[in-house]
Amino acid sequence: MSAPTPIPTPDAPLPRPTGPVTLQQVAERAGVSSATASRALHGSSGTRIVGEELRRRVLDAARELRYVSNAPAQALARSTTSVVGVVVHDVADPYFAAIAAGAMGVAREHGLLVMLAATFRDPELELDYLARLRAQRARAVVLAGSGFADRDFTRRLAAEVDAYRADGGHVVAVGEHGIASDTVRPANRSGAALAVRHLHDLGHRDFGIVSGPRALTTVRDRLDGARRQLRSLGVPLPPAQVIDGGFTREQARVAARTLLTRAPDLTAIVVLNDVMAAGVLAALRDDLGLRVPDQVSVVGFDDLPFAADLNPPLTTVRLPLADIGARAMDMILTGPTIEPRTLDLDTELILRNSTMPPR
Amino acid sequence: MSAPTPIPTPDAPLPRPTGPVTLQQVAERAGVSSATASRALHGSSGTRIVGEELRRRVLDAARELRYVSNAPAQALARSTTSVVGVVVHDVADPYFAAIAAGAMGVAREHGLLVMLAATFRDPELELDYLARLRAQRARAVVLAGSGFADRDFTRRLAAEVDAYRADGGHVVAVGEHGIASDTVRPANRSGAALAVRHLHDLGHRDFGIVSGPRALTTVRDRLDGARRQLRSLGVPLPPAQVIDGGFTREQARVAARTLLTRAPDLTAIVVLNDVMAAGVLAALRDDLGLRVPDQVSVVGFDDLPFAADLNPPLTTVRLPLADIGARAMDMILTGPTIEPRTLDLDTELILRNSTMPPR
DNA sequence: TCCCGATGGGAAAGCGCTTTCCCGTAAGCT
DNA sequence: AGCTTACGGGAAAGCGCTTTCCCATCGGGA
Repeated sequence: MSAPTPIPTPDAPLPRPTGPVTLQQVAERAGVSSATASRALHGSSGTRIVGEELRRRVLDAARELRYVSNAPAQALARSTTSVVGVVVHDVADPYFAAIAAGAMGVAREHGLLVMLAATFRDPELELDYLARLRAQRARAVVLAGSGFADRDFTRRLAAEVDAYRADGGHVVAVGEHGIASDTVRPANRSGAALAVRHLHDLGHRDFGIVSGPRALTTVRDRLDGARRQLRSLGVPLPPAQVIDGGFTREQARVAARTLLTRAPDLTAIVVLNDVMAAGVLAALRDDLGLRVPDQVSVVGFDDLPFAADLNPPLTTVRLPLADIGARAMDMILTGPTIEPRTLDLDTELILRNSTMPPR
Repeated sequence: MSAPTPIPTPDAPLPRPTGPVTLQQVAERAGVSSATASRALHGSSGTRIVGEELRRRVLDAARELRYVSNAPAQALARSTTSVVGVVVHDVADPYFAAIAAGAMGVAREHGLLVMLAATFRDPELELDYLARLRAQRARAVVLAGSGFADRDFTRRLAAEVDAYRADGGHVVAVGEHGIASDTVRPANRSGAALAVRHLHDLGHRDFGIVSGPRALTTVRDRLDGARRQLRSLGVPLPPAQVIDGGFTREQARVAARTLLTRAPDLTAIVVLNDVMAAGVLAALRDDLGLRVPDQVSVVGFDDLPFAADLNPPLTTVRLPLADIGARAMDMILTGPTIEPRTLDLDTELILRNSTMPPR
């Protein structure tokens, strides 16, 4: 007798099929219908329970074939997914990185996958991404970037959000976006007021503010908080002493230089975020030769991780960034409610070494 | 005459249908078949062109209904998606944030959506996410976290990667992962050597190293590079002068303290990444009262954005982080090749003020 | 003994797209 | 004219799941 043709292993050899393994193949290998296989693997449909024996066979077959279900197909059939979108301005910005990390942490705990979209500060892209996330049937999206204070943009955003919502989507916003939605709201106003009050308590009366693009609601809120506090304290703030630092280190650095040439006598600067504060500190120290806090006090905003490592360590208003992300994700998990919810997250002044009484 | 009731627009009122708008509905509104609607909206299928008139009608209908196609359905039909996965250890870590940002930049330019997964340094999760990304039919994934030097883990990773690849997926790794795949490889070894050589050129002969978890291939490579260079320079490195800084600021801070008590005479420290360097600087300055660089020189690794703002500004080995991410994404776009490709990205020593000749 | 209600499995109908055919019409040849 | 090509549109067959029905089986109560 010649050598027999290769004998199939008892339970059928592992096929090396073309393309991904399908549920059907798993079912065949387990000797059951695809309905049973589906129920055994994802037993979600009501009370239907698969018998112990079959269940085991299916699970084994799935493992042997390294089966993972086709998520798009599943999404189509179930008409729901387990992906959520998070849109930020820029992941490389530690502010957004921290929020995203917070959100991703709780997403993971609940088996959600996150699609992260970075708009690089282009409002148009925000709209775009929202539409694409809607197309993806993302279960929810958190709008983590700052809102834009632009009439037309807000209208279009609202329209897109409405469309998304009509499709069953849920959006939660971080900060004001001019849309009615669940929102977690960092205390930008009172935080800025805190910074001002601290400086005022120290005895400062001549303030400068390094702000950001006015179009951002975050900037508006912080600026407004600082202004109000100043006013209620009876301290004047000449327009020339508020300058736009562009929300980046470099722009803030040059802004600080012009600010100081415009108002060489100011003794206190509140900078509307820590990234810019780093630039301001650099300008003061390296460009202007001014000592902080001896000659000028500065306080930042956000309390990013590097704030403590700046020179000098930065006194700043802490925002619970990871919490912001985490709470936003929580709101997603508890699903949309009849009335939009608002969660206010408080700030805290972190005292370090960039402030002291004026001479 | 009383005010007329709102007149329905001529072409049928916009329905407020339950659930998302489907292609079918768009087709009906445009008075064409769904085939034509599909072609008009996503004309990808070969040469089939839709007539001008119909095309316009379809586009209009789609816009009016705010239609976006159901991505999962599309994925199922086309059996391909436009999502790519990026898995990192932790987005809040500026190192990963920068890589992710680089990747997302080019992803955006090409209309790719990115699913970002953070393993929080749990290898198990890496495997998990890889499987889920496979389930999502992500077109490709970039493994941006450091590899783990663990026999068993690597085997399992390879198996998962193979499965993913068999399904048509493409994986590109950043750094060594022990798998045969496209990889972009930061020059960790030569970068560390660079740091050592710089310090040696300055005249330092007594080195300390603040390392990280040995299980990470990134750590191994950097450590190895430093060690080799030291050896070839004939400089001894007692085991006690290599300490694990845990890859975090806080752990590195305490590590630096013990390092200095073990070896009070060392004059140069190379720290295997910048976030640890921040901790080391803090320890030296605030805990130990040692002046940098006067008494101890330190050089970091990565050149994270905050490195220039540390006290003192940190001399460090720059890794082109955004490029790493961008190039990895490029490799995804050019698709898998027969032979795995390797792209080496070079480092550069950035001189700042944390190093000087020993006294 | 007969009937009835659980129980668990399978057949098959979608989910919303894409794409292959198939077809009618309008050109472009000889 | 007669015939071949394009050309552009539509019908319908999937893509890989989930879920609704339907059905066979079995245990128990009257």
